[in-house]
Amino acid sequence: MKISKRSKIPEATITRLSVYSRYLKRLDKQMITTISSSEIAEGVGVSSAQVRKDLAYFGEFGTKGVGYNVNDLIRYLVKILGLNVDWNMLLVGAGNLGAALVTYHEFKDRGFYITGVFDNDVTKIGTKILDMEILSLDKMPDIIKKYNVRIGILAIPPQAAQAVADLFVKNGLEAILNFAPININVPKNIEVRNVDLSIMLETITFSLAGKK
Amino acid sequence: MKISKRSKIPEATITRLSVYSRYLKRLDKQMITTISSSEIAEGVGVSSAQVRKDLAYFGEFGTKGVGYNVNDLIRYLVKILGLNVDWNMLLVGAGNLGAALVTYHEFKDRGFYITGVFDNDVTKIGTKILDMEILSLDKMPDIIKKYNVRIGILAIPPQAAQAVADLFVKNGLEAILNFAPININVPKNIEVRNVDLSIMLETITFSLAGKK
DNA sequence: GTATGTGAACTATTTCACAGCT
DNA sequence: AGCTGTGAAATAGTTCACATAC
Repeated sequence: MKISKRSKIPEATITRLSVYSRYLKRLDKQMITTISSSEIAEGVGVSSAQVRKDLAYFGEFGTKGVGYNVNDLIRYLVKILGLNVDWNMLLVGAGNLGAALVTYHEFKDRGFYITGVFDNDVTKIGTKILDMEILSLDKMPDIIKKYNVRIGILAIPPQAAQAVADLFVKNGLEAILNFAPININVPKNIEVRNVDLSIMLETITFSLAGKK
Repeated sequence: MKISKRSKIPEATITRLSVYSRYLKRLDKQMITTISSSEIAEGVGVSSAQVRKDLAYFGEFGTKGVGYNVNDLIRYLVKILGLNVDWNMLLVGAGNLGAALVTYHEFKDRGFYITGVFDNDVTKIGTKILDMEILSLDKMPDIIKKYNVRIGILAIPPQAAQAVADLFVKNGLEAILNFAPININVPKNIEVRNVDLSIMLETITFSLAGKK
């Protein structure tokens, strides 16, 4: 089975593929070998047509009248998402959030590794989070080279975010996971994903304020 | 100026209103009093038509030929998002992520307060994160009543997530911010927002895998 | 002159429904 | 008989472009 060339895939489709893959891994552990689109749909909370459409962007992974082989489908999804290889990341910001990210088990389960932790606070440099020594920013090029890092994580206050983002770009990183609640400007070939917890809460309060 | 009744507002619009409001607060601190939709657009990285459309769902907040009054617009947005009142939340899961959330300053800045921290690990109960004592789950009804809590945060492993979500619902919470990487099933009148960091990374690796 | 507010046009995404394969 | 894969239809969301107000 070939994995087709990507034409124009909705971002939401990629998000769901990631959800499917994790759900399928759970099924795989329970020794379930075959599954239909409607069972996946049921398990992750989307429609079965959506599941089939999402998968069909990349190939014909199922068997008509039967469904999908769980193991095979996991392998296709892992390949599509680029998870057949490990990804080394570096983290700037050794505060509470940074510490939570370093110890976040789900990352390792999915093949994501934080291979460098940086901070510009001199009282932190040289101390450790788990076994990771906190480094000064000028060590960044060494770490990027040594571990072939392509992804940077920003877990710092908003005032400092743009400067560190610039540093990421200058050092050749290709993607940024940004936890700072500010819009960072980078060249358009750099992938940026913003994680903003206050925004998520505010979509909740908007809905709740509309109720009672 | 009246804030109009909500008809059918895209979720993405609410997300952007939240972004606008934070950007405007920054301008307000710099003593900027008037701003155009294109300046907002520039600052947050969307189109100016998008800004105007988003605002127009709720009322006519601007002046033709002039723009928007920063202060007034902040007040409208705060009201729309339900941030004119404080929101008390409770947190289940006193691990690293939980600790990061308790100490997350941005929450307080926006009027969100964690007024109870729970865990089912008996070695944690009675210890503290900052000044918050970690409580056993059976104290939940007391805290909800005492602080009029409507929002619960799940920062626990996926295996335990559904059971605690059920407990939230049983105790009358109306919204859940879920950090567990699993689909939780709740009645449809309960608002759920999922924060899944691995998924965000996987949309990045999908894009990067497509490159070199 | 300038910038909003908004229908209309356009683009994107989801759902429908069924032909085709097992 | 059952379930996929997919065009077509429906729905949702964004951008255009301009009349209107200051």
